[in-house]
Amino acid sequence: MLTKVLIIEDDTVLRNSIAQTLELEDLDPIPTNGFTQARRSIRSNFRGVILSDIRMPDHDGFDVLRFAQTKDPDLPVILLTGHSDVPTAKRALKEGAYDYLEKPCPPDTMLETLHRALSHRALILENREVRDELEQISMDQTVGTLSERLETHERRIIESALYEADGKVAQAAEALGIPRNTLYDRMGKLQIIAKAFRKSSM
Amino acid sequence: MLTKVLIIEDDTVLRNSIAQTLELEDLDPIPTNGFTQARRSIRSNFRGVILSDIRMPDHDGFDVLRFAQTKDPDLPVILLTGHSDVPTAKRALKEGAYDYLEKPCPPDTMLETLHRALSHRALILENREVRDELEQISMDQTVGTLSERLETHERRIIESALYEADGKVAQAAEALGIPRNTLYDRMGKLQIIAKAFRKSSM
DNA sequence: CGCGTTTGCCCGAATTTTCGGACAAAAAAT
DNA sequence: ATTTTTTGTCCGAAAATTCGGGCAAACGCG
Repeated sequence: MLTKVLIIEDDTVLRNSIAQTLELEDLDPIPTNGFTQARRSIRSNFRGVILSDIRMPDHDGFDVLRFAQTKDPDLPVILLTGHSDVPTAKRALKEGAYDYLEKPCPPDTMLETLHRALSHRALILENREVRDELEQISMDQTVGTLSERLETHERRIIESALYEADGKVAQAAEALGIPRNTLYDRMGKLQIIAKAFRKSSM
Repeated sequence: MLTKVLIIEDDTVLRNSIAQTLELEDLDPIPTNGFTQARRSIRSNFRGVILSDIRMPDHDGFDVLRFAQTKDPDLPVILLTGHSDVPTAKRALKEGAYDYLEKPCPPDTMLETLHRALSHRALILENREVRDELEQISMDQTVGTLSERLETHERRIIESALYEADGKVAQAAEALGIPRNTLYDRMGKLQIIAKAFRKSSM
């Protein structure tokens, strides 16, 4: 489960109060006093969400939102807003903010919203990981000649069998349904060394 | 984008009002008057979310929540609650409800919450699809003998090349970096017929 | 209707792969 | 310390694969 919450809030008292609330819930607050300080933490694949005040002296919440979107369009940004700024916050939602919280807001409400955002973020990151993995696999299915592709696949199979067999060639050969000698032949051609797959040597 | 919203609300006026609000936002409401009527729509991989009143004469929102979780633990359930029932709703969150809305609630707020829930649901379903695909692929990497596995992989490669080449063997052979005759040899062994990959024949 | 291109298939030789047998060295068990 | 098992390598023959050449039939096009 993700836990990071990048807090952007210029009011020191409120900022620390929020941070403390989050810590009590086993979350991992990263308190910053403004855009400049927060900027370096905002990056693609950030393992958490952003909780930012909407009205700040230097840069406002929209700046944070826009910057976050350039770094990662699926990074949830929750805006903290005074009652009078609610229409502004609703506008921010249309521009891609994840949610907003009206100040002052009860800790419960804030935590509920943060948990939703964090679990949303977790899903996004999970999705990216799985998709990357899928792309990796399909990659070497579209490059090189037939024999090259088959060779990399054969290498994968043999290496995985060797890994399962703790580097024991005879055992791996049996699992693959081929004589031991044949596996040695193939390993020679593919330059696979059995020793590299001994779990003990790790 | 997902659009279905299964509405469970015994008050006919409110139910229709909600449904109308959703339709104006291009959502796809499924209005029902209670658990019994809604029950058949609640199933695994439901392409939408549930919006249920928490206090109803027959079964209450908790019944809906629990039933939904047996069908699909990641199916977002949003509970509609009167002001006095907010503590109950918060308890429901701990039991896995996605969010709650306090009646009466402005259409904007409801739509914001629904959009969050729907996008959350979309991510979950996307995730499942990709994971299924990944599992499919890794399946035939762990069964059968080495030659069997290589054969299925070779079949995949050749078939995909033939598909790309519109069933033209010579063209596919060139793409695979092997002489045309060799590809015929392999196709014979794997019992692949080129004609089956002609886009024109579809 | 010709005419050039492409397909699908067969042949045969060169090359590669498979696989059993054998054996010394290393590792494990007794 | 000795026996047993396992590893890694080499050999050689049988089997399979590769691939160029050739050829009849089908297809596509002007």
